[in-house]
Amino acid sequence: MISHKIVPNISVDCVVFGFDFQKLNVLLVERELKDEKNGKILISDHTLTGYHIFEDEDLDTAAVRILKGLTGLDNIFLEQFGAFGQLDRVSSPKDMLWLKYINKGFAERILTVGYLALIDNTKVTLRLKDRNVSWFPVSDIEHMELAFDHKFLFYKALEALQRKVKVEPIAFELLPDYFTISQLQKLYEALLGKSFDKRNFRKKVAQMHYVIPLKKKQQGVAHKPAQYYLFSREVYDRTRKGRISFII
Amino acid sequence: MISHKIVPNISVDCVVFGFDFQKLNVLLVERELKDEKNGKILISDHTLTGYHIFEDEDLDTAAVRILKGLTGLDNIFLEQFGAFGQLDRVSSPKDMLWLKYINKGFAERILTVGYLALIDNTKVTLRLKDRNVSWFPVSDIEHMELAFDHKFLFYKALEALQRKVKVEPIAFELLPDYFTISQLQKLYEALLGKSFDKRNFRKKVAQMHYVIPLKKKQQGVAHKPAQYYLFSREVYDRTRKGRISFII
DNA sequence: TATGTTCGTGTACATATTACACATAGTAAA
DNA sequence: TTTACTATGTGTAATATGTACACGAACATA
Repeated sequence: MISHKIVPNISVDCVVFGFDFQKLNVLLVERELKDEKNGKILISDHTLTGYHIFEDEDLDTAAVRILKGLTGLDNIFLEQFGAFGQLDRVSSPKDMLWLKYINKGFAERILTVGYLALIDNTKVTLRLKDRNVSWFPVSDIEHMELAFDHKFLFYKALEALQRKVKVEPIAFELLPDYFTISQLQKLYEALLGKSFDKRNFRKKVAQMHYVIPLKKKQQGVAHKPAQYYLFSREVYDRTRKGRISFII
Repeated sequence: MISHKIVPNISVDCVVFGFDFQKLNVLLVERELKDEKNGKILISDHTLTGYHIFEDEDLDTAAVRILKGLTGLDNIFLEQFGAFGQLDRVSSPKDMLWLKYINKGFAERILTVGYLALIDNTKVTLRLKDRNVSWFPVSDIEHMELAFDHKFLFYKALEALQRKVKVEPIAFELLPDYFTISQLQKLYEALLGKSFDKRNFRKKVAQMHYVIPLKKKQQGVAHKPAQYYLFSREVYDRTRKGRISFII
């Protein structure tokens, strides 16, 4: 195991989204600090998953490393959604206390590059030594306390996701290898926060030749079993038209 | 004049676009280095406009500062298009020579935050002490030599611009306060590299209630004078529908 | 007065979006 | 074995949007 030197003033934070067939979730890490003497809880909230980059790694590599440590997976969909370097990123007493506590020679001012990650819930088992990681419904974040400017970062990531999802077929990254049209519809509804007409949605999907029906059907469900489909990036790349609609 | 300490490993580069009513241009700075003894030219190429951030300024502020120095303007449209921190960003002998020459205590590895800037050509007079700055047609960049990974950054900025322009009314930032529909059409054609039917384009613009006809007409032109229009962000914000088209 | 140039307009056709209701295939319970 | 329950899967008509296409009008100049 090689040990790497960190870059003290540059970090990568990943906003990891997952879908449980009902709603959209985001991965957060528990942050807790107790007073050493009286055991009183000084900090108890959540943070995004991130860490400083190493001197000998690229930004993307750092994001991949962080996600690998978190999920065990290393072929996760990843995309930058912004760089954040405001002077007042660390301003609350809790955050300053925390930085003092974990003091590892980090700089006072840290530039964070935000990465959006989409993962297939069904493939992953969370793990992170010494820390609790878990999924939180996106709709709960509003009322939660997040460390630093992580709530701001989260909403930036969510906006980027909602924008991208309308224009590129990245939503499929949140589904298992095969899925039903209803699952796909629920996913889009969860992502965009609105509902669609079933028949029109299916008509739309039918035009996407890169969403391919399989022979397989659902089994053991107490209703007419649904057909499974598959997303083919290969077919998508071959047939994309590249049109969006603001102007002509 | 206060003197600021720079952050040695973080910089901001601006890709500044302008429109001369014919084609899209980008602002580049000449980079020249002569051998002190024999006067032989060692480096002669171009760079984007950028600089390190100061310890006491935000990223956006740094970008505004750089553009103010370049154009004299400080209300320029600006938007991040990415953070670039590859280990091999500086690899060519020329770039290493240049860094040695201008040596001002910059770090070996620099993370650059890229900003896209759109400016109204008609408002600006370029200036930069000791350096030549000028406009280059976007279509020429392909064949030019640019410092560091600036050609890569440029293309990333161009892609971001082409993406955004289809979805948000930012193209108007490249036009003067009032403009004709033909100028607007030429602009979109230059931005997207394709041509539109005049009548259909005008029909489209007619639906944009935030593009407002003025009383004013062109004067002194050797043809039927065109009507001037105005972009109103206020009306746009009040009436935006927020629909893009990948899925429903 | 004639010429050159860009401006500004309308219509017919094809495509895409929307709104909307019912029979089907399976499990589970009676 | 029959019945109840539940989510799946399908078509059509009305409206809105996108596309292709040609010519008279208004100005400056010679």
